[in-house]
Amino acid sequence: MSTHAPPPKKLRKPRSSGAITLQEVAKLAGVSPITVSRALNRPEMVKPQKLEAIQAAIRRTGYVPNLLAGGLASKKSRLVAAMVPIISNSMFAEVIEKFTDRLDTAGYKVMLGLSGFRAENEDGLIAAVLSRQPDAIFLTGVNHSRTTRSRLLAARIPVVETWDYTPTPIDMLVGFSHEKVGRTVAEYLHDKGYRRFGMISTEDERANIRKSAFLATLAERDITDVRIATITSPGNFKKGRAGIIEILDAGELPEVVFCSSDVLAHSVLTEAQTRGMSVPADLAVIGFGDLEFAPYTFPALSTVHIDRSAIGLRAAEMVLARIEEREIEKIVDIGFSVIGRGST
Amino acid sequence: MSTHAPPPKKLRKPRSSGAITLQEVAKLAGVSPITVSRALNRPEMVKPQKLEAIQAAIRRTGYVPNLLAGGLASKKSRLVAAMVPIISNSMFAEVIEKFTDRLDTAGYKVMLGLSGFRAENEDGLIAAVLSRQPDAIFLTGVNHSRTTRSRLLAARIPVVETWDYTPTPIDMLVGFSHEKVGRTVAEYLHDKGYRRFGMISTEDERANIRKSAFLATLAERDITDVRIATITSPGNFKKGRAGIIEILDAGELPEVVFCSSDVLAHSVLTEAQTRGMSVPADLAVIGFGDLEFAPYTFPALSTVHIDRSAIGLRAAEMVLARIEEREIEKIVDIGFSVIGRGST
DNA sequence: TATATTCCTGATACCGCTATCATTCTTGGT
DNA sequence: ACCAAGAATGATAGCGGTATCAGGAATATA
Repeated sequence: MSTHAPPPKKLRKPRSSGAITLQEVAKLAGVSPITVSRALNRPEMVKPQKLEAIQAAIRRTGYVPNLLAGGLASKKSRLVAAMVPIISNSMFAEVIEKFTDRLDTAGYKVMLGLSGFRAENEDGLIAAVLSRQPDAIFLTGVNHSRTTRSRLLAARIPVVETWDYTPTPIDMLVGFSHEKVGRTVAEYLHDKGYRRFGMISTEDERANIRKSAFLATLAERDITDVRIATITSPGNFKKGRAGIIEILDAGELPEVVFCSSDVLAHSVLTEAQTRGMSVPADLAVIGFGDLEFAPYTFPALSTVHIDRSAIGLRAAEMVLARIEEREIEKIVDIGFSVIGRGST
Repeated sequence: MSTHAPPPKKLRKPRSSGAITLQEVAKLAGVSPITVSRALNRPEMVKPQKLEAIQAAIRRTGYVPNLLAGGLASKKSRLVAAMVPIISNSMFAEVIEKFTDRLDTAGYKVMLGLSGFRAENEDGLIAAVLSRQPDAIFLTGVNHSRTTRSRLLAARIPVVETWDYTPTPIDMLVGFSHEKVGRTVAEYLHDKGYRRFGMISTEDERANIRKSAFLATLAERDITDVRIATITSPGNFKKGRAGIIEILDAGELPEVVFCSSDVLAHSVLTEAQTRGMSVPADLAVIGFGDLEFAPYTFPALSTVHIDRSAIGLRAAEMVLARIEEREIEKIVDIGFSVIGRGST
């Protein structure tokens, strides 16, 4: 360092971050920037020899591409948004997990939007999410506000609605009919000979559909006095215990209780055990979801099996197919099945 | 339309997407683009009157800002990456949920990285994630490869490690000591008079630390023949049943079993019930995590309480503080507490 | 009323990468 | 050996915002 440094020339504007850029890699490899870009995105277009030089330069510099810049230029963010009510609940968590896993292998990252169980939250979230220019979006449920729908349409990206069914999705759908679930469970239990019913039901949209269908089906068979404990979403063990206690303490015990989720059903099992009631003799229970633990409770829990992994995986495949412009089935009813185990 | 349209002039390159841009909003509002930008990001800098005109233009057009472009220019992606092993498990899901919630209110979106329980996966994931230029990153655990650490350092962004403890985090940390947990549980049980111990332990890094500390502490008190059932991560109800069955069927029953998680402990409760064993008289159990259901099992589950919400929230606060360049505590030991309920 | 300050607004030039089109090499056919 | 066609590479000009600096309007100070 010389003692008399020249007065610092007040230069205009250096705005760059310190990070290595594709330009620098290009210079180092002795090619043009665009060739480096191609080496990264479509290596088959670049001669093996140059490719190698480029890769060496990348290794030497530890270059990490800037996908914000790339995304801006190419209009592909390689981000996919997923909107779910909550994830602290195996139901949705497993779906998202599979969805994320699959997209990861294709180079996409998932951006999480948690909307809670209140529809009002969705609009704002959607806007926030769309501003990140996702390449596709995953939604839970099929009821969305007019604003949400129009924003989604305007974004012109693949949209998968899940976890419910409608013949007229915004774009694509993979789910099942909650109405059919309610009906099928009612039929299953009635056919087994049960006549006095109880329900522990959360009050979110889809649980309500199951409940209505369940009640309607029973009503068709002349059963109208179902004991219902309604709890707030999300359901949990504590609320389940409270719900079954409410029902049992009201007198006139039901023979069987249909719960909005396996967690609630599990809590019924526990309450029965606490009271020394035998399941299913004194009180039968059926859940919904077929969570991992269902086959291993005592007695094993009867429930409605939903293939959550399949929903996540299928949704990811649909999204990828659309991004890659392959033809696909746009509406997939993944179905469900009633699994009778020891608790009924 | 005239019948003889002029032959379409083959113009150079229109590359824009159809979307409304800030430019158009500016024109409509009769201001310059930069003023619109300010109206969105620092509205207090813009005169109320212009602000209103701009907001009206935004409403009229349904303009949605492009955060890829904004992020590129400002070097702020408003994305935060969160790396967790899995989310189909309340332990991590609740942390992420709180983390996401808090960041959401500050305008940040969370990008999810699922690494599974194998450390090898992390490196690639980190690179993929960093290429999206996150403004901060959330990590689970404190053991990271040299590559990961150096990439993280090079990215010069806030990093919060969580769910474990070290005096020398990469940057910031909010967690607790698994070693202390193992020790404390051993002391708690031994002090209660238990002398014959069993363990059902998953084999991930942190569970192993708890296990070692648990065994070491017992060894100090001359107890060395602990029956251990080891299961793969993630633990679940099924594996828990298998684990306790393995222990019980091996003869020489332990008086108490320490499980890697509440789910495993819950499954022990169920197996005991199946066998007509009374808890805690015939077999005591203690879990880890204090999941939502723990107080409501039969008997209520003794466990180690971890304030998962606090970890998520605190991590978010730390990240925000750093982004906003506020001073903060960089290392937070959130602690834990042993909760004795009916099962011990 | 003249001048200093602060507040607002705008012009300009990028951020780092890629679409597009032009150019230069290759390769093959005759 | 010569030309056409295709393959590989490069030059150029954005993508849609915002940092930076400059200038004009509004307000305060003398």
